[in-house]
Amino acid sequence: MPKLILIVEDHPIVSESLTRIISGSNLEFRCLNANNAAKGLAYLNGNKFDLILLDINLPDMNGIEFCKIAKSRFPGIKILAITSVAQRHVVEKIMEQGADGFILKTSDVDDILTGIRQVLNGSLLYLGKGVKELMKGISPENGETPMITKRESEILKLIADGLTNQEIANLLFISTFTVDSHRKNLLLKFNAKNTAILIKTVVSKGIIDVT
Amino acid sequence: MPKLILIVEDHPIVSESLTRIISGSNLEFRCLNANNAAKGLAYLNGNKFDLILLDINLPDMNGIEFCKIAKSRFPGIKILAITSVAQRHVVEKIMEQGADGFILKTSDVDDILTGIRQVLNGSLLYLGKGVKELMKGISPENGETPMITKRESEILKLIADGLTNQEIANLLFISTFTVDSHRKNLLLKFNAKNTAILIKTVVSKGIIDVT
DNA sequence: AGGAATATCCCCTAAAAAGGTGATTTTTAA
DNA sequence: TTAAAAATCACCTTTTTAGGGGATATTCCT
Repeated sequence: MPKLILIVEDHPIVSESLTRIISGSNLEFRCLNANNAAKGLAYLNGNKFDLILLDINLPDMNGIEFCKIAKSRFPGIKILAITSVAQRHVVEKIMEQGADGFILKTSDVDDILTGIRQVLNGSLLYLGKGVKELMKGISPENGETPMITKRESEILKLIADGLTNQEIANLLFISTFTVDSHRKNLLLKFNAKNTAILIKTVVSKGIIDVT
Repeated sequence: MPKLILIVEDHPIVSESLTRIISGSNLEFRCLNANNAAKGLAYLNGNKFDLILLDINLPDMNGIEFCKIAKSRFPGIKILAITSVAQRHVVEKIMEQGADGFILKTSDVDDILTGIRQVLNGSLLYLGKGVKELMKGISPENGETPMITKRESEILKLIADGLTNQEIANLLFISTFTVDSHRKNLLLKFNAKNTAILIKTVVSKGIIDVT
């Protein structure tokens, strides 16, 4: 009996290719494609899948969110995340949400099939070529992300949007002193000496959305 | 006699898929793959290709550069650019370099084959689904990336690294006034009212590295 | 050779951010 | 129910950035 795989991927070329690679070789797997998160969730309710091949960059939802939802609704399902560029924090984030593996779109056919089989066989965590290297201790102090509070996060986003302390204060009905305090705390927590590098850091870590 | 197509694309999944789509259907086309620009140029010297399917994001060279070189060496060759995200300025740039068409990786199989045939048949300019809409003035201020000079780019990176005008001036042996001028031009070009949103913008557009 | 683009430099003012030091209230969680 | 964490507010100084106005070299391309 073939394993059922749901491919959640918005790029037809990629999903097309994955389907061929996976179901083309033999009768081991069968695929269904969803080109966005909404369809993906709908398909999950209708069929019993063994594994989800999940693209991180979806048009309507973050792949990390999708992973969280899928795992909560179907705890038994395996999720193999796939993305074009490997960023340490993305890998960490999706693993926190219970993904079982992570491979790159730059992976070759063997790596993909190996990944799928490993994950289905219960391998605790499969990291495709390139990902292992990424995760293997590249400057631990570099990758660490400080804890920031909800309010700090809120203000951080507004700073990144180009608002001044005064404008933020008006928007949130608080004093500029308060905004300034939060701003200073952010600089301190991220060890940033000014706004420029603070924003570069948080954008590159994916802490704020850049939509 | 089948038309010879060179696929210059670093992601195996994509090139693999394109090869299947193009050469799989019938004997109309034959494909060769190059996973970087250097190999691509080498292949061009060895064989007589009818068309290049060119990815914009290559590891060793900008697709726009590649297009320029290929067209100058082989004026008769057709070039169909392909990329995952459509950015207005990228489309404009590559068209300036003589590309014959532009499609998205999100295109479906039909769109890709149509594009290839149209371009080979001498269609002046083929724009795949999604690209037409993009070029048809949908939010021109949103997606467009301004032209910045080498010096501006250099200074932009230093700003993003947290250096002040004074520090940059010292580093580059120029006056702070000069740095300030460049900085102001950057703000102007990116339509950014301050450094925070400037950095967010350039990081999210991939204009500066976040390694 | 000559014009355009780029890079360079200068000055002024006002606004904003950064650095320091401290305090009080409110919320959260043990 | 309290102690800790978070959010709030306050003031002062200095540095940096932003906005406005220029000007002169230098490099690039035709």
